[in-house]
Amino acid sequence: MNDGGKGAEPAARSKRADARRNEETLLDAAASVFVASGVEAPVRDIAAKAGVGVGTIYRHFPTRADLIIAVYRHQVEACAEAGPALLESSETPYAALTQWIDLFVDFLVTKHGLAAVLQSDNSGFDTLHSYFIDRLQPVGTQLLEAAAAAGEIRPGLEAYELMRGVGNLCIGADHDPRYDARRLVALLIAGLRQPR
Amino acid sequence: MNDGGKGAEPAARSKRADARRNEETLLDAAASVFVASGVEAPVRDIAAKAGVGVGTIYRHFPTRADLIIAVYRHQVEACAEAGPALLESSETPYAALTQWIDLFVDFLVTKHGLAAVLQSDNSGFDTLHSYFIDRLQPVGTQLLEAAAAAGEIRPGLEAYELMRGVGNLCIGADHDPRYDARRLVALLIAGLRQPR
DNA sequence: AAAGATACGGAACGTCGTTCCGCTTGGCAA
DNA sequence: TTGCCAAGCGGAACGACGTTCCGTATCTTT
Repeated sequence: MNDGGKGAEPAARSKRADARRNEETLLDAAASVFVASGVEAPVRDIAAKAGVGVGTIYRHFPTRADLIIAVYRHQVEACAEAGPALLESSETPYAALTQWIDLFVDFLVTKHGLAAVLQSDNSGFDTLHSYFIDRLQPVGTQLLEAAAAAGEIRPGLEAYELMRGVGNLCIGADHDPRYDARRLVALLIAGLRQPR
Repeated sequence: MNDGGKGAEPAARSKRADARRNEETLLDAAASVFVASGVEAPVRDIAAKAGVGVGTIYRHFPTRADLIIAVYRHQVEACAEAGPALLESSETPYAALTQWIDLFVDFLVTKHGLAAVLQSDNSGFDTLHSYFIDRLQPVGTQLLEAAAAAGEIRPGLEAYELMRGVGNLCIGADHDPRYDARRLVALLIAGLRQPR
């Protein structure tokens, strides 16, 4: 119950100094490549940008998905923590829910291809999917239940389903000006309202 | 303005008999492999199932996407034609719209991975995307405009956006019992209703 | 300074979609 | 019927991908 360190935090103590440095470099390089070419950018591109060999990437991140998780961990964390905060600061649970979803959508839409890879059934990316679900679903459940308890939305929708739906709607939202994920997500949430 | 034949219909006249036979075999094999392993099944699997070499596939279908189009062309056609029919047979345009969307969703959800590949930004699949849009968007527009004219839905949503949204919601709807695309699509359409 | 552990680079592997090319075969003219 | 040749075929080969492997280089400890 001490360090844990089951994954992608920058660096647990007791690694070689150069290794720690490389991990940092790698995260920066990955982040910048993701911005430039999307999350689906080839591993070799990231290695090149960081000036290391591909083997080095895999030493630090067992799979591409783990690298992606590591890059976005802080933002996912922030999104998760924003949930309860919104619930306190908002007029009604429904307002908190919509704002939280907006946050989530903003996050997804600004990361090229992240939403797509999130739902990809390609083996390997299920750990990415799981990470997002594990971290965000409880928050979604809390908001949904609060809004349902307040009678603002029709009950019976699982947070899992909502989050996947929202995630799906964000796919391809970049590189297509004719498609505005935000508008559709807004419709979806509007459909949740209690017809009262 | 005579035959046209720009593509994937079973066989234009004046091809060798064995070629025509192979094309048929290929379509059957592809259809059955798609059912068994999804649309993303490797080309080699389809070739094997059909008992031909991969070269033969590419002689008949310039790209994987064209093969997929050819396999599903009839069903897409049927869906497109169902639009105006529903508009006539239904009580209201909104009812026609929801039923048509149901048809579309049923189609997508029962074809493993088709929805995913439809939105994939992998090069080559844009022709698949285009085909669906070209064929179905006008129908969607007609239904949307009818419903809007009847004052049943809030106006201002483009058919393109709706269809992409619905398509996106169908991604991964198979192989995940916790995710029911139909429910979410229903919410989306419910959100379209005029708040009146 | 030497040894051992740790990390590195990048060649190599298996899979994918797609292309290429030497061989086979169906259809036609003689 | 025979022979010719365009049309068609099979599958090796290519380039890109994610991932693995291992000989070498570097850090750290004594």
